[in-house]
Amino acid sequence: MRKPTLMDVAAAAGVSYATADRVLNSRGGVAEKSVLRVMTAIDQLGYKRDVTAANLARGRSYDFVFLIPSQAGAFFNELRAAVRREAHVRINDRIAITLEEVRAFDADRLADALEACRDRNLAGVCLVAINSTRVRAAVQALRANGVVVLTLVADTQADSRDAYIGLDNRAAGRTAGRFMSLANRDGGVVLPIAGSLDAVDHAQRYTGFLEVLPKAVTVLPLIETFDRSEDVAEAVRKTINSHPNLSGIYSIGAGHNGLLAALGGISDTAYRRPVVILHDLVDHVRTALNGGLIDAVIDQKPDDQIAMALDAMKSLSDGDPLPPNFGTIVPSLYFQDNLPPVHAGGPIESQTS
Amino acid sequence: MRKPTLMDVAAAAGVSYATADRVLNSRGGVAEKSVLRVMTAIDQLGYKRDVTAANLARGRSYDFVFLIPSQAGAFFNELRAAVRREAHVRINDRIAITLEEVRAFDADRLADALEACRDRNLAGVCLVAINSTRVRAAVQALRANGVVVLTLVADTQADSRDAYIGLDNRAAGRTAGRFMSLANRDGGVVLPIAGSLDAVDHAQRYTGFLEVLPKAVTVLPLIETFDRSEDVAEAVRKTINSHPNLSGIYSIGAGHNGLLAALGGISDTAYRRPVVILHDLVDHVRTALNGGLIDAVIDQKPDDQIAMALDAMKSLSDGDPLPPNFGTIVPSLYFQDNLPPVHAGGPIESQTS
DNA sequence: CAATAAATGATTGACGCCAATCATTTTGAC
DNA sequence: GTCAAAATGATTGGCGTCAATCATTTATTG
Repeated sequence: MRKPTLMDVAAAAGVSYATADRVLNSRGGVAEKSVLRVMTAIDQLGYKRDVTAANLARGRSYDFVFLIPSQAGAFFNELRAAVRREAHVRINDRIAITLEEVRAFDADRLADALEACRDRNLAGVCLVAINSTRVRAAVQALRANGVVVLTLVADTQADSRDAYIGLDNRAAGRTAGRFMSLANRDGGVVLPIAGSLDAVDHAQRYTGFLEVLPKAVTVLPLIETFDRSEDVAEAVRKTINSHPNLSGIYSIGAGHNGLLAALGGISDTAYRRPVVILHDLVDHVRTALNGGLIDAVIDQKPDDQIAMALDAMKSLSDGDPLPPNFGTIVPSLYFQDNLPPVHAGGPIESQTS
Repeated sequence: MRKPTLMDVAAAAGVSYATADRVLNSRGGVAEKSVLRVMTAIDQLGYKRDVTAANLARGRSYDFVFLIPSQAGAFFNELRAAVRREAHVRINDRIAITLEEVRAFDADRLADALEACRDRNLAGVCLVAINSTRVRAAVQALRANGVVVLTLVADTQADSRDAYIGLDNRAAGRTAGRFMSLANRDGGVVLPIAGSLDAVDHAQRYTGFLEVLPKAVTVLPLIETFDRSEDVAEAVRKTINSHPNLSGIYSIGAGHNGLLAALGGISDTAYRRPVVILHDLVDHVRTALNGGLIDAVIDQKPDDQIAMALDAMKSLSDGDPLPPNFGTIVPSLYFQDNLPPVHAGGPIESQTS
């Protein structure tokens, strides 16, 4: 049996195609009882609107914009790359994606960019949020205009956007903590390094980390780096010297250059370096992992996040609800042996099938 | 500027729509120079066929069959559940999926099922392969009929199917080995348990495992279980008794009931159980992980495999090539803290699609 | 019951493409 | 230059839906 069409529904309901259409698209002007009969026929036949045909008829195309910070570290480079990849794939689905870079940590620039989206007749906007009055207002304005707004990686207030997609940071911290526990079953001394505990995500990771560690493991005072890699390198070196029994390092934030430099600079071959776990599988982290400089990486799967964001924006602008607890990214744990393949370079060219 | 249509291409090439169509769909009977002009126009305008419109016009629907073993353990239950989930999702994309269960380890039944696919006008078949002459012949017959045939989880000869999708077992073994090394940094005694080394996948995992372990870790002789859970339980108990310093267990195969029973049966609270890592995140494994009975799980992501299989079957039956080294599933590593959400207990209806 | 409003039916031209038919023009061979 | 073969043009009726128009039937109201 072929998929039922709206014609079949109309026939089954004993009404005309026009009426069935009026019900399906809630155009109004239909008697109560007719609505009911059509509804019944719809789920009796298991009718599902053929979305592709519908989009064809409407000439509808989804216009989405991604606002991603520029010069904000390797992770955001990955994120942008993921957007570009998806942009190339989804043109087949009538989805047009624009990637715009916004200067990092600049709430006003972000608000500007959002406001500039107003009159572009977009279906959805996806941004890495910064909390500021102007940003929130701009988001509200867009949504009032019927634009779906998603936050990615960093959230705003829960009620001011349609959905948030991002890493479960506490779970990430716990995963790191679990790993550290297993690598220090007989106890040990562990050094946590974070960008700044003022950053919510870092704080949450830190919390999760501590939750899981057993008492047998001593946690040294947290080093806050504020993204100054030289200082980090220095601090790590000092800790290694003062704690020759240091058995673990958890780098909570981004910006691992300082840490990696310090680790790479160890010349004493007799020294057994601490177990190291850090975040985000970017290029130089991959290299460090393969080179045995570090042991494990927790990744937040930027590709998945972009894919989820697109699915969500499409669903929401079609008026479909999101599944419950959508948007939570579960951290992935990688060793050098289960690294996902690097993405084939470059946008796959025209395939004139 | 709107997406160019075939009309635009025809106009740009200075030919009629009919000719452009003949070129696009290679219907033949077009002069060399016209072909060239159309081709030029196509990539000059960046024309891309609107696949959804094309499918609509063709009334094309993809009919796929999955042949999955029944009563072959919890993992295959997961795999079947994943098929059912995808079946519900993909009806929107004109993809009709039929799931058929085949008695496990029975090559002739599998061959029967494959042969029964001959006259069903299918677009693709996906099977968990068993190596036998009849099976290979049946696969060949299908492919000769233009049916795409994929192997899943277990492969046949590489040249007898269109693609294979399955776990990189060596990488999985290495991941387990890496984990074991990190959890036994000061050396230790580790017990590997496998179903049977005659199974290629188990052998590969074992190889990978041994590759990575340092000399400081002693590996006890492998226990082969042949899926007899009572024997496994007994063997594990015995090993624990004879090796009070046992610090790790790697269960290479499926069927963990024996192992879990033995672990659960330990009453000596002073005893520090070995670190345990095993395969496949099925329900009772999840429970064991959450209960702290085991430490880590390597998963082969059945959902991803099914999704990949569908994408591949669709691409191949559209005549598109697969990306290079497609089909390799990288093992995922889970602790209790980064478990993926369980699937909403969806509608497991009958599907007489 | 007439007058009006409300509901329904019937039909149509897109949307972009497929697949087919038939007519017309161009080409090549002799 | 003739004639067949090859190439091209022109057109059509779908596919399933949208969005609109116009005609017709049924309810409502006073």
